[in-house]
Amino acid sequence: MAEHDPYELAHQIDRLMRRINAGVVVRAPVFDTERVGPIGGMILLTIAEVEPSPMQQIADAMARDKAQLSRAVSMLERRGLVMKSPHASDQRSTLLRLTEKGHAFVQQIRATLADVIDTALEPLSPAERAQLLEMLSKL
Amino acid sequence: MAEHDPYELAHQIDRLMRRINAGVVVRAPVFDTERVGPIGGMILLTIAEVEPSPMQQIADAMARDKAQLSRAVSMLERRGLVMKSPHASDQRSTLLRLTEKGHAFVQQIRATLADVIDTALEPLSPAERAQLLEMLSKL
DNA sequence: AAAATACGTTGATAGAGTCAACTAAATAGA
DNA sequence: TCTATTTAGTTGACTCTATCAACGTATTTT
Repeated sequence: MAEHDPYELAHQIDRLMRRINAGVVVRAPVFDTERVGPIGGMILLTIAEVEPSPMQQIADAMARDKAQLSRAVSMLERRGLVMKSPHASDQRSTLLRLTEKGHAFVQQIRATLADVIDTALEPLSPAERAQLLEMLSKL
Repeated sequence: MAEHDPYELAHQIDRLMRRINAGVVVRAPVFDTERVGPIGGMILLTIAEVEPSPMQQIADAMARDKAQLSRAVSMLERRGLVMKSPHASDQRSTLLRLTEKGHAFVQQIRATLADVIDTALEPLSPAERAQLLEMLSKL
């Protein structure tokens, strides 16, 4: 197979993502004690990386619509995982940050995700995994 | 950044997939003349690779629910892109294959997808792209 | 022959994603 | 400065994607 069709790459990435997602969903009853769902989890992870930051920035970082984010954040706020605070110099903007409970929950998500991804990447050597991550980071 | 957190990988893959998808959606008015949508396109690509084969096999290959596939295939059939034929030795099963029109349409999809992915992978050298595909194929 | 399993269809429903309209605030331009 | 434009976030309405359960039919197992 000296074949390097680009759509083959799309297909493989799609499959990988779906398997990771499926792995997370399977484990959800155990770790998703707050019932935030896959999207809620991704949002919490993203906030954890860049907090405190405005909603628009989170939406951009996740390549998702601000409307979707707005609703998801309301849900996370109701569950006591996320806090909103006013932006010092821009009153249109709202800064998002995790609560203590939110931070604790993010640790659960990370542990689960690490487990799922390690399983999915089993066929790759540690060196290859590092390389894969590096390449993806370039994109 | 000597950091290799697995969830970072999930995040990067997610972003890449979403950008590819967005690129395809942007170009849809030009090339998706049959209005099959992103899923319809992926299904056609998959059928093209393995035709003729039963629906369950396509569903497995795409890691998608057979119910979803059943409905999507009906839509593709109505548009004259996919044909169903009986399986010789198993009467529960239905073999899927592309029509002539389906094959022609798949060429359009491939061209568009190749274009989008080439753009998305621009930061990588050809060698790196080949390597990326190879690693993903292992998974 | 009966029980268990597998293929595909359909119904029902939940979740994700998108678009347009709107309020309020900030910024750019005349 | 005053107006016009742009931006942040919220909400409503809608479509598409995804999942589960139930069903009819066919196949395989025991």
